[in-house]
Amino acid sequence: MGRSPCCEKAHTNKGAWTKEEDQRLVNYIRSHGEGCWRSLPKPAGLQRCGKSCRLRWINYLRPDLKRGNFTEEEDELIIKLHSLLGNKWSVIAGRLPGRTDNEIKNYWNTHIKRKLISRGLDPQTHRPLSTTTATSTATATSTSTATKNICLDMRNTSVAATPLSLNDQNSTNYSYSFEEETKCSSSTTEERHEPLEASAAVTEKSSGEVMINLELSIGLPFQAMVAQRRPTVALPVAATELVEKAVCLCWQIGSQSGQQFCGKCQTTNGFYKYC
DNA sequence: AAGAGGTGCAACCGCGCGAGT
DNA sequence: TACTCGCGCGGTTGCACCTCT
Repeated sequence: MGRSPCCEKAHTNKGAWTKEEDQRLVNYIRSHGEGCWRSLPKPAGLQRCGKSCRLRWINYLRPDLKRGNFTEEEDELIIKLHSLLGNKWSVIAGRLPGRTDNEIKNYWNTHIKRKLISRGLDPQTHRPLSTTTATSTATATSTSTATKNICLDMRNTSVAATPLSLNDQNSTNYSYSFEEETKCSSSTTEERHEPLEASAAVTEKSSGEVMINLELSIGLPFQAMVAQRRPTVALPVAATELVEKAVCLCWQIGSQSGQQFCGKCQTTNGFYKYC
């Protein structure tokens, strides 16, 4: 099916934003709030595509943005989150207050990739470069080499205060430990203030078998759930469940043997289940 | 000093998704 | 069911700036 253009391109500016355009956008959002981006440019007096306005606001003009260099702690957090989530920049950004997905994505491509390579790690797989090819082959043929239960606690917005503990024991076996393994409980009143909760736990089998278990619990705040039409992480969960309660989703990637699911969950199929 | 090549980052593009009709 | 609409995401591009020779 076709898709109509998001704006009338013949009458829209492109390229770098001027200070005047920035000011108009900021003034408009200050007085009207973030609303329908498509219809924003005209009343704001901007000859810009709505998408362009949204991008400019989110990535550059938002008042809560943290400018400046990434700290070493942020570096490490990004690396660890990327090892767990992959290129889910928006999810990673949600874990770094004041940072945008675009900023993190750029930072990853320009700095962290090189950093990992210099450590002898593949930036995509986070495995040693020398074994990346062999590991990929093994994964493709469903033979496992490691077992993980991944637990990410997304409730805190402060990096320093995060309960998430991802301790790289070494760079080759990808073993992590977590201070609070089970975070799959349903949301509480307090948790409503938090945008995203995810919990994970990591364990490792001595058999050398590859299995990755992820346990994510998403507890969207009420207001965010109303404003946000879909969860930050796309999960096979009915929208009504998201609205009514926090959802704990456990799923497994890799070998189906030696499963380690959250004890509160009911298996729905071989890969994931809810609780 | 100047040109070439590398780097960093803002902005754009195309697509998927959910909601609405 | 088929289609449109709007939002948001990840990948890519373009250009200003920097470094090297």
